[in-house]
Amino acid sequence: MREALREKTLLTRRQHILDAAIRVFAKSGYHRTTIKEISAASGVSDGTIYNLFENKEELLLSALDPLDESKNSPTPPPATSFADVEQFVRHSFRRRWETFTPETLDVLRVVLSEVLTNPELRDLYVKRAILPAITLPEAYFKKLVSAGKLRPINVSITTRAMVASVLGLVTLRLLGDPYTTKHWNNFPDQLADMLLDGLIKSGEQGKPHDAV
Amino acid sequence: MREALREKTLLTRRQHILDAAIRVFAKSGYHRTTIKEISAASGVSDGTIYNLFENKEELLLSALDPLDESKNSPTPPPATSFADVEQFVRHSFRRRWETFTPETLDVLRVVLSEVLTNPELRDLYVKRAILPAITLPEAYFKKLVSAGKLRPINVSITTRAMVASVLGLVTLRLLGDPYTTKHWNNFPDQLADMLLDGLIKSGEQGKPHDAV
Amino acid sequence: MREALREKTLLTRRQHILDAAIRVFAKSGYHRTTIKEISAASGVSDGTIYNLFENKEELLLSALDPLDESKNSPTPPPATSFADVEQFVRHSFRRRWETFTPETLDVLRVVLSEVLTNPELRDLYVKRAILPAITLPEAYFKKLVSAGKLRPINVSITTRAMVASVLGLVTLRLLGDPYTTKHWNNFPDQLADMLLDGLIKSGEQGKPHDAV
Amino acid sequence: MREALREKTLLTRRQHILDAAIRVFAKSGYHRTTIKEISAASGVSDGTIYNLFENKEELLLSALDPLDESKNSPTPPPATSFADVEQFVRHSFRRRWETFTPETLDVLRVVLSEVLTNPELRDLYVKRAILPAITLPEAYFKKLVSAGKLRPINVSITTRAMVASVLGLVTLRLLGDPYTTKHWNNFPDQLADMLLDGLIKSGEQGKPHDAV
DNA sequence: CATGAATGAGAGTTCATTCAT
DNA sequence: GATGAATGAACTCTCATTCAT
Repeated sequence: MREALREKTLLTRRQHILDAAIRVFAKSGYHRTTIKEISAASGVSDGTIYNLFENKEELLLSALDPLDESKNSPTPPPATSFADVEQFVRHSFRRRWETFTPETLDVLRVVLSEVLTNPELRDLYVKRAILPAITLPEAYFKKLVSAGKLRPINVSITTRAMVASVLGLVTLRLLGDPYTTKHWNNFPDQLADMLLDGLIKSGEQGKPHDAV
Repeated sequence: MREALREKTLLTRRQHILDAAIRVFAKSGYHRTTIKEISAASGVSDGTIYNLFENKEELLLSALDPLDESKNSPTPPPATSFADVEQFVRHSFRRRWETFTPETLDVLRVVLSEVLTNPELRDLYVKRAILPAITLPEAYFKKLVSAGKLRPINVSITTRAMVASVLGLVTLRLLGDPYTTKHWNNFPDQLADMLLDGLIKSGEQGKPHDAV
Repeated sequence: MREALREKTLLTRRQHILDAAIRVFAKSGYHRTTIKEISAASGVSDGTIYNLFENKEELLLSALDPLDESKNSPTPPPATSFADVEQFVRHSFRRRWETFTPETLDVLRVVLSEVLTNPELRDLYVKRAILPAITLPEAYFKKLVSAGKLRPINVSITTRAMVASVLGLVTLRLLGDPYTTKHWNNFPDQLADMLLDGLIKSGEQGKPHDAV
Repeated sequence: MREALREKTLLTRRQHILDAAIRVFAKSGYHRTTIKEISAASGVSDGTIYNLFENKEELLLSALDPLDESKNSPTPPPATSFADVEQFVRHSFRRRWETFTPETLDVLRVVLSEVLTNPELRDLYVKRAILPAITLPEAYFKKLVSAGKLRPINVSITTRAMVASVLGLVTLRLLGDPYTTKHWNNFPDQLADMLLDGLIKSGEQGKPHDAV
């Protein structure tokens, strides 16, 4: 009981410090952030941080947790539950967008920045966040193509293009593009429309879209 | 004459050092790279670097030059030169892909990494590389939509999605996704197909694609 | 209580380091002294010095404190307390000489050296040490002359000559003149005699002086 | 002939560089001045300076030359040429003041600053400038006292006080005391008066002095 | 267990000096 | 003989980490 309570406090403290660390990392970048700044932002002392984290890098690695797809969506809806492509695609984008809270965007800023030049973090991130995001739709599309319910598109490329467009839009937003930031919530549906219908859909005209 | 010669060797040496710096930055990241490593990689001494660059950060800022769209494509083909959307989109992706040499990818790795948490670099990068890449197709699409040659899509979102997919694919490649790396050269055409036709194009079936 | 204790040891450590710094500065000069030498002389590490002083220059500026006239002689005897000129002049020189401990001379060596080419230090030194040393006797002499108790000498010049002779004698001693060093303690009275009576005092002969 | 000409040009160049060096030293101090600044100020290249001077310190040592009493006043007027004390003292101060050109003051600023913490320069300066300035009047006063023409003052102390007051006044001026700078030319005579008559000269009143 | 002062390795940068041109 | 780019030792300062209190 006492043990459990302490454990809980410990976790709470850990998370509190980690939140502060991510905030400061997001503002100045991992390397430009000092332990002193993190301790100041979290209201504890330098030493306490080292009681809860092995070292500075562990703060960075721990920041990955909220991006971990396998943990966070433990039972993703089975691909078969979607009646058709449109429903799946639209649902995927919407679901993804729901994860983009300000806090996650902070994490993404830090992680994307470090992931490109830090092999250890890269492995973790690719394994936990990127590959799961590719594998699931890839398997679904393959099945649909096999069943003849979808044009014989290149499934791997298409899936990667989908994931890449999300990744790229997050990057555009983190780079401060005003339009992307302002109309952020319109993107999932518009992305779905574009991806499903293409630019030059023949036959029926698309539904009216927002004015630019 | 003598002056010109000196100027040339000076530029050459500068570029030589910068190339070495980018290589090392790409391997270990800007912050984990020391001036000593750069001087070793370029075969000059620490002091020489400081004769040619103000400080370490100027090496980073100078690395942006090859990404500068306004300088590097001084006379972009006028949008009006394209007979139709397909030609423009396909040409855009192909042209973009031609710029992705191993050296540019090194630069992009470093720049993307830093740009997320370094406001000074971010401003430069957005102004010189991102905004030009958005503005040109955006203007073209707007004109086409106005002329009724394109469905009334949301131009700003569509353009951003295009740019984002390129940005995201570069990121996927830099993260080491094997498929993306292996089939890198197939992406521009496939992206164009996907974007133009959509996933569920009605009517005629698309051309056969590579097997996955 | 605990807070006060910590504050005290903090000040003590600061002073300890400062003393060491002044010793080393006095031996090799400010610029030829490295932080490593100071840390070695004070028995702490480089980093500790930077915990207590902003940077190397703050060590120099802090060295000025013992020369600060306004702080160190909080209640200088009022000029009116002296019955006559002789008492005042003699008392002034004696009092000044009491401040010339070996430690103060170390400080003076460093400060005089730097003050000539370091505007920031110059301002501090002039404001805190030189001007107070001029203003006080200047005001006293003016009063005496006004009251007709002193010949109508040029007060400003006389005061400056007095201060200058002290400044110059300190310099002579710091330059290592053997006679000045050996007979240092005779100077205040002899200076007073000389200044009061002049070289060619008419009338009564002066008291016998030390042989040369 | 050719040889002599070259020699002359060489000396001229040397002096030109030295003048520039002293100017820059006086502005920023010896240690804060770089060879590059000197080469820029003198219009020659770094390398040329090293053709004419062994190293940076030799520039400093060479700066002493104009202060060298033995060289510069090769035949000082014999002490016996002065009929009385007053003439000698007054003449001494005036003669000294004539040497204080702006250039000499620049040199003095640099030399005084360095001399306090640089033993090599100190030896040179004391030997060439300070000791000669003490020895001459000391010998003269001794003779006068022996001959009974002067009160039995302490000659060594008095001489040092005289020299010290000059040294100190130069320092006051270099420290930027406005009064000292403004009335600089009044000091030699006033110093003489003060020294000769004392503050409380009995009998006849002194000549009227400048108002303060 | 929290604290925060002490640590010292290692970073970026400077600059006197050299020497090939 | 003049040049100024190259050099690299040495400097100041930072900051992740430790550990006595």
